[in-house]
Amino acid sequence: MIERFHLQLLTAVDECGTLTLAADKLHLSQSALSHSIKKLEQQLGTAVWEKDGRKLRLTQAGRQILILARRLLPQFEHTELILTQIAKGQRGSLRIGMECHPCYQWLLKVVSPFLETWPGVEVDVKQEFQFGGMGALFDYDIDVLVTPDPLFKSGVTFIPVFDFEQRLVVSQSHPLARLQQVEPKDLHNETLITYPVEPQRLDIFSQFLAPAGCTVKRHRHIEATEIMLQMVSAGRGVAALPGWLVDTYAKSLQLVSLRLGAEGIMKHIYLGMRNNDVNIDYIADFVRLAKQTENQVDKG
Amino acid sequence: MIERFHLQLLTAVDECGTLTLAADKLHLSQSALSHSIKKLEQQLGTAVWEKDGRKLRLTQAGRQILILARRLLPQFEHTELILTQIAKGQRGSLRIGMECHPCYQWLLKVVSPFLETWPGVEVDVKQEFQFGGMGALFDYDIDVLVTPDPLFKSGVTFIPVFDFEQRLVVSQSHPLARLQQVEPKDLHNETLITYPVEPQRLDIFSQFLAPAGCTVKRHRHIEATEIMLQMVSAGRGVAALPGWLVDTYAKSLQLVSLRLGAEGIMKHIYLGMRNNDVNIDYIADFVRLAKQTENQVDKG
DNA sequence: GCCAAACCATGAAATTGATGCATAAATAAA
DNA sequence: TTTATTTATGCATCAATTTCATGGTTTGGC
Repeated sequence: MIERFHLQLLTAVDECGTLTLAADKLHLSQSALSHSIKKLEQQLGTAVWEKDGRKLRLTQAGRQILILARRLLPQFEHTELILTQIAKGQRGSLRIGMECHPCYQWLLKVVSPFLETWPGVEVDVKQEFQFGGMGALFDYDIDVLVTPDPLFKSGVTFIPVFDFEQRLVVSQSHPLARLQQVEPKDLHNETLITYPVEPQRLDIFSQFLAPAGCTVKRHRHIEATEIMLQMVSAGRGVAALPGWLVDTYAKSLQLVSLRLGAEGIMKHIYLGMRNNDVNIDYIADFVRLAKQTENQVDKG
Repeated sequence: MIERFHLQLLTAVDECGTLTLAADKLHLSQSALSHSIKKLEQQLGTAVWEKDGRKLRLTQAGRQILILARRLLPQFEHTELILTQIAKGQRGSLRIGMECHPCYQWLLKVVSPFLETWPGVEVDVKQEFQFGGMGALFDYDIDVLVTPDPLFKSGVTFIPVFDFEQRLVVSQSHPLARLQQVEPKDLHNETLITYPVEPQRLDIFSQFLAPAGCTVKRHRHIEATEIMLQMVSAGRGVAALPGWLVDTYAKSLQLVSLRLGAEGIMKHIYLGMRNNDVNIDYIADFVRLAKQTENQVDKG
């Protein structure tokens, strides 16, 4: 069996020229090397060096091993380098699951500085989960879950990173635009545009319309946030979105946002992760960055 | 330090699913594996598996090692395969040095069957030597020397493989063509065509003309055997070449060959090799094949 | 041609390290 | 709960590697 040590032995002897020098290089005695060589040659059933006096010349077999060494040793070393980076928490993978459609814009603000500080970490974002965000977390399909609905089960940790108000977005020219806040019945004759998810997962249904026993005239699904806002701007409907998100588009699209009910719908975004991962450097830093962006978004 | 064993360990566990089964596969106790893993993880400073109950899930680090294993293990095995072939004498390199210009035709007859029996052996032919054929043999530039001039020094073995008569070739229409044999003075007015080597290495000079104190009218050098014979055929000169070689061209080029002197010049081709290499299977077989072709050439 | 220096080989002793056994602990299934 | 399966660990043992001490060879300078 050719071992990694043998590859190192061959290269050391090739570089040093003599066994004695190679022994120094490998921090071994000359005797140890001599024994190793003898054993290796016995195992292989063929000589590795042709020993002409004190000169060493690689045999055909020896050359084969040296070729192998030249190819494999750097790969060993490269992997070991990666491993030390992993051990130091400088390298890994961060698969982010999103259970909050409009948060994508916010996420970009977090990921951007993260990528700069952690060049060794591979970042991926997933939005579809067969068994929900929690399932994906448990199944190791994702490492961090961005969600407004934390489930405080054992094994996972949820950390609030971002608070916002869910507001109704309407066009400036919309009849409701003059109000400070809307009530459920005000939407009676409106077209409501939402992301294509089940109504019970939409706060405007579960926390606003449903409790009041109200409905809307029509309910449309749109996937992309920008298109949704364009539609609202064109007076084709109203939508419920985070206040900060509306703010960034308010001027350009001539939009207005209104409080939903007297109290408003207050939301919190949480980052969920497996307990085991909480202390991984780059994951902790991701949480830190996520908390930081809250202020930036508020001002922006 | 990641060792080859660790690569095997990772793959075995990956294939078997559990440590216990992997231990069986590696012909080790479950305990030994458990110890090995613990030590490896300590050395690396990072876990290789995430042990969730009795389930094993590779960590980021573990995946890196497994990737390495998948790439390196086959290369180890491939080299070991080659090494066993070398050990069995089925593989190697056979660099043939030629110190006998006209023997090239003969060599082809030897090499051809050799290549079929020894697909693992790389054959190369060299004709130029800085320090002569013997030097090339000693310097490991060649493995076998084809020469009519053996030097029985210690360290090398010369084996005669092929006897032939060096004869004078003339055109059928040449005045000398009617003779059975020529004497040195007969060449007094001839143009002699030879390979471009020093005259003392040419038998027709050293063994025929020089002892008799004779010369030729003109001496021309030509590298290629076929062209040389074409020239002779065209009556542009005479040449000294092996009888069997002339025979193969005699009809097509209308050539005649004559004995040089009463006794003729008898030559022997030897194969020289380093003593160490004599017992290598494919080299011994090369010698065997070389001896065999003698008969074929005689008849042909 | 001799001598000193450098190098490699070898045997025996010592140390290191890996392995297996026995068993405990943990987990999954029944 | 019980039972079966799997992993972890302490300890004794055994094997293998290393070193030490030494002897034999080769090389190069004088």
